Amino acid sequence: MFSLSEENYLKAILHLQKTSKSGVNTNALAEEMQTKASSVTDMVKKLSEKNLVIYKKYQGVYLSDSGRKTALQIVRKHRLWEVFLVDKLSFSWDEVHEVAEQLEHIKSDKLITELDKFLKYPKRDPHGDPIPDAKGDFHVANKILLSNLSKGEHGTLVGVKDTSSEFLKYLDKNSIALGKTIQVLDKEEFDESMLIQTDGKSLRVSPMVAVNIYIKQ
Amino acid sequence: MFSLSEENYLKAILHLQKTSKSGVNTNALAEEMQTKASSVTDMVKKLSEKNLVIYKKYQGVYLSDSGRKTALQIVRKHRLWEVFLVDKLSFSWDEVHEVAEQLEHIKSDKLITELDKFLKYPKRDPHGDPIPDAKGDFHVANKILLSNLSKGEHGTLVGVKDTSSEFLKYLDKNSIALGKTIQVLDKEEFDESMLIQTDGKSLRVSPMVAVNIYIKQ
DNA sequence: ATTTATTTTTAGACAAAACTAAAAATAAAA
DNA sequence: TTTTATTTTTAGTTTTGTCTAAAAATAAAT
Repeated sequence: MFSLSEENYLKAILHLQKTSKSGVNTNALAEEMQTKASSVTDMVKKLSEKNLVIYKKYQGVYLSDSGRKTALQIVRKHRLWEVFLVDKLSFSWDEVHEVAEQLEHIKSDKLITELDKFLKYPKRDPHGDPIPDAKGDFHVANKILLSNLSKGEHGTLVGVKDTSSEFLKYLDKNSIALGKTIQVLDKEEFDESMLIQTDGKSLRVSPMVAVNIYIKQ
Repeated sequence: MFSLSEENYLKAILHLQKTSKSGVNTNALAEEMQTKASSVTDMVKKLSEKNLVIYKKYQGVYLSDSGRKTALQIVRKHRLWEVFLVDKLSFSWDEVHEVAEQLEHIKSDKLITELDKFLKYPKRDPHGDPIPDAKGDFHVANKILLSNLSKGEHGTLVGVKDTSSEFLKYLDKNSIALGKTIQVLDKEEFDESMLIQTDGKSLRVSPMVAVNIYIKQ
């Protein structure tokens, strides 16, 4: 169907599209794909010819309906494999990314249907991100950033923005985990740092931490 | 580490090496890889430079120790994934090959270690073929072909030579399965066909079937 | 032992996906 | 509104793995 490279570009465009109202620009895509702008232009042209993206020179690129559908299926596969790795093969949430990046490109409808069934149709991956269904639909939670909570407020940790191994290990070390309740005991005006309580312990976190944790109130 | 293509060549050489005492010749490898002899020569040179094979012009190719080790790890991965597909995702034994061909190239030591554990360290794949361990060692059964049994003899079905979907479906249809006991009720001198009994039923099979079933007495 | 046939290798080309360097278009600044 | 800076595209290469066609080596046959 589509090449490894094409699939990765579609996924990257989907990702960047979420954070920009206008089209995804070449340099941003080059940065995301760890490649050069000229390579991006070449690939975007190819995707455009296959009607996976809408592209006008110098105007950035948008996913077409069929491109979005394809990209969402790759995301679906990625997240299902992440659940598999954590739930069945005892990977921790900071170890799954690289492997899922490979597994997401395996081509077999039956495989993904059966995997979904085997995992009992999970709705979210180990980082709290929603798993699109076979049609590409998924549930968007009305989550907010921990940094937006005020003193005294509380909520449940439903996701993380930064999924880097370093950040996830920091959370593990401090017993901050998905599903846990977080209470804001205090907020320092000066540096925006917060004193939070979770899992029985209290802990001071910098804004760099607080802006990477999603809370549902 | 190695490219998809390199891995597939190593696997093909391992496969062909079993059935020929001398080196694997270019045309056989081209046939196995569904490519042209000239392409094979190119790739074999590359593998030779990486010390994965021993190659002298016009003399055929042999796996080196490191090439054999690499090839066996790919076979290990292929067969473990086959077990996963059949045992956990309810694939049937005639559906696993294509998907396992893709999964065998996923690169992650932890993945395969954990998968092996998850599957309870299986010794054989769904077709009865042995699964090499992490060192590349595996148990070779002293199996014989069904066609070599005489009238009155019996044994257990421990493997199949032909793993094509067509053959496996034929076996399924006639309740001939791995682990079942097979008894030779009669053998026709004229066409070498056999009357066998398995799973309570008796059935006449042609030599084409009998030479593709492995028996352990 | 030649001739003929087969197998294998070389030489040159191509497609995919990347690159560098330079040109063109757009955006920002004076 | 020019000039300057930035972004994007084009043009021409490179690498990997393939191909075709032709040459060279080996094997088979007369």
